[in-house]
Amino acid sequence: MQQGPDELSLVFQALADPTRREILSRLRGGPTTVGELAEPFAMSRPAISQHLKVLERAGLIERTASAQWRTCTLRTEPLDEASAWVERHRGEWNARFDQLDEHLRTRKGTTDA
Amino acid sequence: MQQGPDELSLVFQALADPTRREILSRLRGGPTTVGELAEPFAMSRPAISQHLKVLERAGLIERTASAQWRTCTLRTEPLDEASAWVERHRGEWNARFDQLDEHLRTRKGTTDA
DNA sequence: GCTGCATGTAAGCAACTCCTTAATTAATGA
DNA sequence: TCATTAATTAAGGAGTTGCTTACATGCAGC
Repeated sequence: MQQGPDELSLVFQALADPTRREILSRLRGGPTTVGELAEPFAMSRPAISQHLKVLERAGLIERTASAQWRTCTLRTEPLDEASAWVERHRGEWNARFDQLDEHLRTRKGTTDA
Repeated sequence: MQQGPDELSLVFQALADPTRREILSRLRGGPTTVGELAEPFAMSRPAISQHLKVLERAGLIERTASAQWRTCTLRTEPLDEASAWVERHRGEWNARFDQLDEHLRTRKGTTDA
């Protein structure tokens, strides 16, 4: 009984690849089929399929089937948590909100890691 | 002639591990020795050393030696780029600034991925 | 039904990740 | 000098990633 990585790790890991980031960037233009998405990449279709699976596992895209096309849609919710983590760790805010942050964290019993 | 992963990928990859995120969180309290850093983890010292190497490679920490101690210091600059990428891809801003963004991107000739 | 198109799954492979234990380096202090 | 302390390096193993090619699935139109 082994549990997989936590949600935040899945998101960061999904973002840790230029191809996947480019896919997400392209999806900002609106829902897109896998074929359109794969077209600009010098990479086989199955490779793109696998990248999409990683993005889907992280909750960053949604795939809906209609006829023989799979339409991919960007889902930005998981980025909120990622953004919150990054913002909490950068710049001048840290020193100022460190104590409050710590307080809230221990109150909620989360690990913050 | 193979080039390593780009800077942004290194940062996201470094963040894609709970142990490393926890290390960064702990470093917000100020510079810390490897020993102090390793103490709360159920993991061998070499494992921590290797995590620190990943963080260093991503530019997220700096290690300075004094006597037999290595002091680790948080460096937040790489998070700025990560933050910029995430913010550009989330929320309502996307639709509004998509065109401008695309315009700037193509003008500068960057890939944005 | 069969054919073609869009996509996914399977299997395989090199490279990498994340951990381990054992050995090594380097500084401290009696 | 020698033992102790702090940390890294080395070697190795189980599992994962990121690609490949080959095969399978599933829908559309004839």
